[in-house]
Amino acid sequence: MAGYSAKKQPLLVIAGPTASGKTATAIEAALLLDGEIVSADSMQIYRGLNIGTAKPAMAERAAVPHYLIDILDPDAAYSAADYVRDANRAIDAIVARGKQPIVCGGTGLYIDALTSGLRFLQQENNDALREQVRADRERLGVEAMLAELAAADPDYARTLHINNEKRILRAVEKLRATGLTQAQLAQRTRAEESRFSCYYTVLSVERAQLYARIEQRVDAMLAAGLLEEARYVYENRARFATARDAIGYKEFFPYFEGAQTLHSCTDALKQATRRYAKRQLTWFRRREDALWLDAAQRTPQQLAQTIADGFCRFAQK
RNA sequence: GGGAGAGUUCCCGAGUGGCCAAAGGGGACAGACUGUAAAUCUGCUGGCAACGCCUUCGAUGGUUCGAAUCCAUCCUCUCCCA
Repeated sequence: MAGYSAKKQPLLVIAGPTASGKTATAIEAALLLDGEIVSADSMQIYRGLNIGTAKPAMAERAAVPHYLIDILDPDAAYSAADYVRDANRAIDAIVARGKQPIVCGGTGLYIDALTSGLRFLQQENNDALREQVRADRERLGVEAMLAELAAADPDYARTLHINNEKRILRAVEKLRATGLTQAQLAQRTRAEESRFSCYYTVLSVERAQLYARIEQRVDAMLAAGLLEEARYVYENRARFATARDAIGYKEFFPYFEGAQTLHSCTDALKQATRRYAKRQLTWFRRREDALWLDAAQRTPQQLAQTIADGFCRFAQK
């Protein structure tokens, strides 16, 4: 098998919390590696949400092709399964042109679903069933839903807290749709070995400094017109099911409603962003193959050089 | 200058003699995470050689078997009258 085995596609992953400098670093790395960038960001997929989602500027996107940015209108739904499908296609296209794919983003679930080769079962999703589960929950209560799950899949039920209604309902939905336990489902989803050989980097910045960067960035976003964008989301909040949850918009809703001052909403936004960054770090920390790089002391160019060197050595093995 | 009130653990804020290291909320920190994930949820938050001990409720000194809670003085703040 050695020497002949279908070699896995080397994939450079640049992850990290918000405001760690992923965008600039990925672009520099792409220039060094003759690469193109596949975004892994659950909110940048939406058109019209530019400032709040810190999308790469048009000039940056002109310098290096970016995929999976601006692919949907904000009223469209999207999911990890969609992402796995779209990102695989994007990578195929990049590879077909002889370029190096680089995955860059902060949505841990998307990155991990893609890189670990998850293949979600079609039958797991069923809108009619989802409605039914929701109706049952209204009628019977969450406890009953958890009990239903516990009867068929006690192991998984034990891991779900009664307050985590969203997860419980999804679990029941999956159970009814497939008749499989979570463990069985996980096994099937993971059945295929990943086609990628990942060089998984995480940009990290010391906490206090990261928080300072976040505050600065929020101020810059406001100066760039974030409020207008937020108003647009606010006015369309009924339709923008996912987009309205993005950090950077919902925090201003109380201001638009006259319930809070702009200043206090801005503070709330900074805080929400800090917490988000923290959650992202928690996510990446459990990734054992991740290579953590200190992004605070180096310019994007320097960082990209380090990453590119490491990646080249990695890919040659 | 006179009068009224307030100072509680990172913050706000309960607590008015023992069940108080002190409710509750916030923040911070830690964690979970397989089709909404920038979402959703959980834990934890004085110290320690820790089933017990030590330090804490503006400061100091008292009363009491025992105080965050009562008394005295002092300091700081708020409000009202001047």
